[in-house]
Amino acid sequence: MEEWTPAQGRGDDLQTDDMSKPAFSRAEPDARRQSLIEATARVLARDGATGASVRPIAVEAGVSPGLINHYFAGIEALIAATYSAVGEQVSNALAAAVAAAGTDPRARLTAYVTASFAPPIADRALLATWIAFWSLTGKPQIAERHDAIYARYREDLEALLAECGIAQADRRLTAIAITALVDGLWLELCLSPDSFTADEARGLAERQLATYFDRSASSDR
Amino acid sequence: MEEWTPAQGRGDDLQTDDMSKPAFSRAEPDARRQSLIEATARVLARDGATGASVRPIAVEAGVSPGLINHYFAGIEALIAATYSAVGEQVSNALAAAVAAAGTDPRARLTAYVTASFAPPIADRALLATWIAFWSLTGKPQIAERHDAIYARYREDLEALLAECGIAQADRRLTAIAITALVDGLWLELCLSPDSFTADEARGLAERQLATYFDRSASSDR
DNA sequence: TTGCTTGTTGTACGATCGTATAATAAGGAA
DNA sequence: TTCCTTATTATACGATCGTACAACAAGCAA
Repeated sequence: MEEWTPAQGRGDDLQTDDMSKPAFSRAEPDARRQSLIEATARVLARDGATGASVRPIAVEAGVSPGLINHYFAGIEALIAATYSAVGEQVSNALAAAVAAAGTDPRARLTAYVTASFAPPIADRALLATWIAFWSLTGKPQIAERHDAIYARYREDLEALLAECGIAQADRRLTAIAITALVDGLWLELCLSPDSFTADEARGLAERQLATYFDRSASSDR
Repeated sequence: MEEWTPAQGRGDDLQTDDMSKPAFSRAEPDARRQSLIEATARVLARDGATGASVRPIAVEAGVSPGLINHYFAGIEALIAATYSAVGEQVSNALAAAVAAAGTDPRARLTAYVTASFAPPIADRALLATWIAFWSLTGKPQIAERHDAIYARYREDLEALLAECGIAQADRRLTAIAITALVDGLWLELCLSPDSFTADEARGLAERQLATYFDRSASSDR
């Protein structure tokens, strides 16, 4: 079933210096998996969804193409794992921005939306990564991860809203609205950065937040 | 340069009935181009970005693969043309919803956002189409079309805001905010329809619109 | 009818895709 | 040291990608 050429030693034309150096090194399974995920994220950011195939990822990770199938069930499983990893990374970046804002609830909420329009979150490369994931949400396995990641975002946001004194009954929909506005601004800001600035996006989000707190006259609607 | 097999007649095993029926028919160039664009839109909606390749599109259009390169500079040009076509289609659907709402400016604005969360606009297949375009915005040719389409959306929306009496100085940013919120809700609604309903999305958008009109106490922000 | 133009087809081609697998060698166990 | 496990490599394979182009034929002009 297989044609196997004479084997030819490997590395006999490049790297002719000597044979004392190991040709490759084994890695801790978890570490190797992690480095493959990171390489995938870099390739997705650099080349987008269409460029994230087995061979370029293997080159980026400095391993042979076959190794990917040794650690993951297939390229799709690797991309799914990368989805979760990047999603968590974004969550952590937002959490760090909130933590850096101190203890005032309102300031923490502002920090959350502000961080969404600054690097490393508002970044063309990160958008490319996200689009690659979205283009796979037809597969249930990927759709599941999306739901989990977004549920986490909304949970975090609901917690911030709770700190600010938003009634529990309003938190869910308020979080959905804020997430939608921020995502919509973020998306368009990444897609065509010339149509408005990050500062304008921040201002718009902030103004919307304000309507949830200064509602002295909007109770009739 | 080319290996050309004996030619073999074509259609000698299938379609053996007789030879009186034309094997294909010529089409008006514009009509053919249009049908290729429509076939591309259908394939994008059905199979997403990864499935929109030359052969499936040709099958969907009922022509041979080679014909695509006869009418378009390449598959990418065809997809770009489809982007413009779908974008205009959405614009028209929104305009129709606005027109159907009558003459009251406020009702027309509501109709605009309401239509965004109903078929045929809020549709998983249309999202797949859009994602396919977004994944190509690295190419300047596609990015241009995106900018043109979104500028058109915002123009339309600004016109509706003008009817409602929003000051000219506020229209641009208000249109950006509404577009972002609607797009964000639309996106998440298509990606995971279980996290909230179309009715809830409508309600959230409507509530945001209200803040632009009932602003008796928010002038200090 | 005959001839011509050109829309259309069918296929070749090289590149690249994801996956499978035999051979190789790293590195700890004995 | 020697052996053994298995991580890793290097390829083969079939499918599919976008494009190129020679042959065919539809439909109009004459």
